[in-house]
Amino acid sequence: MAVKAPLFKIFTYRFPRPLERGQKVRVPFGEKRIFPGIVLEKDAKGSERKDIKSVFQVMDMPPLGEERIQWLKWLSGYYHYPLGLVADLSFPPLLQKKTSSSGNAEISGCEPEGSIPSSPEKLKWQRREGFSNKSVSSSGNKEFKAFLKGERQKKDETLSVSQEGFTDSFQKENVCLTEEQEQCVKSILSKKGFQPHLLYGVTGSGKTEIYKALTERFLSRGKQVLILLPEIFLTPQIVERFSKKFPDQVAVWHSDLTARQKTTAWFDLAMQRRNILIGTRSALFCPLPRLGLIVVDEEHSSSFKQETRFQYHARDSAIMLARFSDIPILLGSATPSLDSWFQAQRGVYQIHYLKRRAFKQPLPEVRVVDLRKAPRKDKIFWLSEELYLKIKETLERKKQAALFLNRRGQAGALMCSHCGYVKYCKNCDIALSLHGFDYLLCHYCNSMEKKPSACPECGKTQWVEKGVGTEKVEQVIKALFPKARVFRADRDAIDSHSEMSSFVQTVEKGEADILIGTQMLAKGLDFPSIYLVGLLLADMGFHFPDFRASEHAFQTLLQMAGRAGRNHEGEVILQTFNPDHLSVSAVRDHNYRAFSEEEMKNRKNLFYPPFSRLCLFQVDSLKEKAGREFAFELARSARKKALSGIKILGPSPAPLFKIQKYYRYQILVKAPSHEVLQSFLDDFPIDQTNRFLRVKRDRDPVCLL
DNA sequence: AGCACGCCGACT
DNA sequence: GTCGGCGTGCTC
Repeated sequence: MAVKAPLFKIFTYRFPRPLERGQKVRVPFGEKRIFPGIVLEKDAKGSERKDIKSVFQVMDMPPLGEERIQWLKWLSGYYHYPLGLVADLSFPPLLQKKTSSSGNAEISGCEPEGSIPSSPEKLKWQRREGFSNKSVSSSGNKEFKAFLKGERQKKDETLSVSQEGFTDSFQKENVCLTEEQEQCVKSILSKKGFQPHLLYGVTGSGKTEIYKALTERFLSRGKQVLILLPEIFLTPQIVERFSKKFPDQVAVWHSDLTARQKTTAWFDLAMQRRNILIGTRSALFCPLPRLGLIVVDEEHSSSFKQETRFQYHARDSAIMLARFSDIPILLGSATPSLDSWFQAQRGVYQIHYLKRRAFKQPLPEVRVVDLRKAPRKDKIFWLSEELYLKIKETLERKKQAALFLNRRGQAGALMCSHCGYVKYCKNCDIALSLHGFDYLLCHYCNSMEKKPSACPECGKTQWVEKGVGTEKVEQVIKALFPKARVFRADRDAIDSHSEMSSFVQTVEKGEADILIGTQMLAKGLDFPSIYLVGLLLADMGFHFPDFRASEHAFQTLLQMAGRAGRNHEGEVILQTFNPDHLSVSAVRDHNYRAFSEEEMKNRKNLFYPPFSRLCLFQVDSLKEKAGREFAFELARSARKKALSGIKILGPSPAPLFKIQKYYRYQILVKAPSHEVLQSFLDDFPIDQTNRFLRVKRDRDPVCLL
């Protein structure tokens, strides 16, 4: 039994009859507590002990399939996170049920309507043991049994029936709006069993159409489909398009759902009332008993990596789930991660190209404006005369423009014009950003303070704003184009589903002329009507001290540029101080290949992924000296244990040295292969926490800051 | 994670 | 003498 506790240990419990593997249970743990758990072995091998306790309750929900159990074990080992905590993510949250008699809340593992009950044997046992289970209704027993039965029958049926239906309907109707798309769908379907596919399609080439066509095929075979998106609230349009095409088949999953919504979705999928799950990374854990296909859209997105606690990568975990389930997985992107691209080049992933846009419209022309010498409008450093005129022209032609800038707020920092003093966050080693008229906000810990009227160093009251954010851009653009309808989309303006959907509606109804936003505006959103895209300061992000800085910059810029002219012609203006940067030229030429070839060389030379595997040891301490000393000691013992081929870098202070009061040191472990890294890590446990110090390991780190 | 147990300083 | 802060260790 894996118990939901931060322990790398398996526990043994007693039960009158054998339990199903993958069954959710509740067990007594410690003196006076009941913990959730999951059954891993039917027969207790460690049962020689005398102090074995009995299972407290078997929850009324279908057990996880064998492939899920194997997958959970793999996750626990790979990411070094307790199996009990990983496994618990696979079950719906326990609902607090009100019981009329006592008024006490009762915990229920049932469907909201209670349609999956206990088996009769269990009821008997519970009575004998003196436990009660009030949440049992008898009506659904049939359904659960029928479900188990039907599961077996259906398997044989669907294989023959839908195989036929599949070829049949394939000939009759056109799968998609183009030939390229059809080819792609065909070739994905032709391969049986586990196979990762990389769908590399330029923006606007209709990747979603392929997902839809494939989904239709798999549904007709009686299979379920899982679609992972980086952030669901940025992509209401995909959910909408699927719900329209597959009415009552789509369930949505993301972390903002209430417990009840999650439970409803969980059972809908478990009972196969719904067969499409669209969700963020956590949706990966929602069990789909007849999973036939996984789609990971925008596979390059770093949002798939969870950065707290259980630091799994949903894309990589999805590939492993597909392997354990022996099913295909499709990774889609207009700018594939170099990791996936590498696997495709080696032939490990099958690659599929969508080179043309769906409506044959050309890719937008990208004009690079060299900010080192370009004339400015009204001396505004981030607005070239050229971009200003283009915006003007776009408005005159009654078209939409979108301006991108990867910084929110008014300005990146506030500096005293007399002595150069800059206000820093008290918790973080970061300059505070100016928001609104007179607020200073830390973008790393969210602490806020009033803008001081006088400089605390020299007492003068003249401040200069350093750098520019979306708030400032909005003000200036509104002043320059007073008649235009201007809307801003960043985390300050939009932080809920309702705000997002009203924004989407405004744009779609054509009630907006100029959109200003951070990359939030570029991610996933599909506004066919945008004509002009302006990338205000493309350089942001080029010089991050992270080996993936160029890759991220390139992906973000190309994604933003791709917003232009999706259903018609479009134009992009890219303003930069580094016109010769690889990311800029590759975006200008829409040349992913040129970018990847050049960047791969860098990676190879520096022994970075995809040519090596990484694990980051992170030491966070409230006391700088204690943290540094611990980190040095850790690196020393790591070097002693290091296997051949393993390189250990550091310790060094993290690029963001102090965040939320913690001083941060890091040690980077590079290994030639996953296997070498794994055997080193298995033998080198480091995770620990006390009052001043947190030490953790991050497998396949995405952010090295 | 929690919760016990046990060791030491501070206090009614 | 007793309360309580927190470091350590355990949970079938």
